[in-house]
Amino acid sequence: MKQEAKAGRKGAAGGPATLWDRTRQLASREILETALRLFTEQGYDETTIAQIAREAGVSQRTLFRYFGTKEELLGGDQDRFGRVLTEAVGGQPAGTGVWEALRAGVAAVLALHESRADALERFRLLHNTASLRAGRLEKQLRFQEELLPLVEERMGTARGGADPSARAVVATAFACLDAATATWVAGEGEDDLMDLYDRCLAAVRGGS
Amino acid sequence: MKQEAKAGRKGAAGGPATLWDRTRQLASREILETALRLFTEQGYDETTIAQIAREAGVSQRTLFRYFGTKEELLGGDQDRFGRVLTEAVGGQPAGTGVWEALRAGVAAVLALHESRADALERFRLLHNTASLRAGRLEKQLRFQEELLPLVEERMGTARGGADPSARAVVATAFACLDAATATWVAGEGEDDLMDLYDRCLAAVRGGS
DNA sequence: CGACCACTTGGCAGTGACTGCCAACCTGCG
DNA sequence: CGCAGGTTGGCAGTCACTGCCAAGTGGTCG
Repeated sequence: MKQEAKAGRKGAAGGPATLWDRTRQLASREILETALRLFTEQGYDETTIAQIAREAGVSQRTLFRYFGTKEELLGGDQDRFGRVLTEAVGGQPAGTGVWEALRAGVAAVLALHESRADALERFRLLHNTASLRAGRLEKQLRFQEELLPLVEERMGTARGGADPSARAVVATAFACLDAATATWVAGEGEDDLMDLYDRCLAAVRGGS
Repeated sequence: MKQEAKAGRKGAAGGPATLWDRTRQLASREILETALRLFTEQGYDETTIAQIAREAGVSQRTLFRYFGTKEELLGGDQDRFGRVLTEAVGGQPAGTGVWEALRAGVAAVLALHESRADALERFRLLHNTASLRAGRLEKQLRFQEELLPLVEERMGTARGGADPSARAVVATAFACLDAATATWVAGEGEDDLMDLYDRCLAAVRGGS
């Protein structure tokens, strides 16, 4: 394999060099859209990989080469989220407080969603399907792990020592994001997600 | 089925009435111990149900009748945790603040563990095995959902309306518990878990 | 242009968790 | 003893996922 990752998406910049890449991207998009359609139509658990592959016009084997797991068909590009998150948090000026920095990270990630409707669709699936919730939380844990050193540095605590402060702060940020999205989904996406996040943090850190 | 749950454990009170119940309990314990042993010996993912069943002297089919999933072999009695948690939180006097009430719940659950060594063993597995972390988090989510009405009542916020405060508070409590256990496991269980939990909360709600 | 190579694809068999079904079995009770 | 009612084990089947191997197809070099 010459190129690192197998299903390399080149980003928006420049034209895809080779025909292969273009074909790959096309197939990838086709699979992704088919999957999301079937998921919303009949539910995640009720949709089999075989069905997605059939309707997308590829073999199961190929589908698994593009997306390693069934979850990835919904999660989109989880690596990208992680990258954006850590970059946003790490990119805050040194004087910024931890909470502000984390807030910036949350905002950056939320800004990634294509449209409000699309995000609502995905979040609804994510929150209503038990098997998916677990996977999502696992990703969050990985993100927390990535963020931990950044936050520790910003807080001036020991580097992975016995001080749980940094970990607690990061985990709380994610917990609030979770609570916010849950409320957001329950309210059919009427409120502003960032607003809800702020209210969550206020409820935790502000009053009694 | 006469008795509600299939693998009913009668609690500590009274002698097991029938021979069947006694046999069931014995088999259950045997399976549980075999599983935990194999998990710690060779890892969770590397241990197959077939192996556990073989070494415990039951068929796979029977094993699945006692414990619906592989995870349940490690989680012990997750329903019990939930019950204890909600009871402890709900049982706090009316004047108690939310955070105190939640703290009491956490304390009650932590008190359930047989021994420090046993808990450390389980937590270590839980934290080091990706497939298990996800499942554990899912359980936490269920607990959060159970706790939510109690906390809403205590906070005097609307009952599942658009106010994310209660959700945020509950989620934060679990986030802190998570951070605390992570630190606890990393430190080989030297610190006191409840201490760590308090420090987590302090870090979140106290300083900047 | 044609051959060669890199890469991709599809099918097939296999693993591992988990479920439904059915026949054999055992316990508790009359 | 004999009859339920509950239990067990085996078997086949589903579903996500993986390795392996035989094609096919695009890109490139002589």
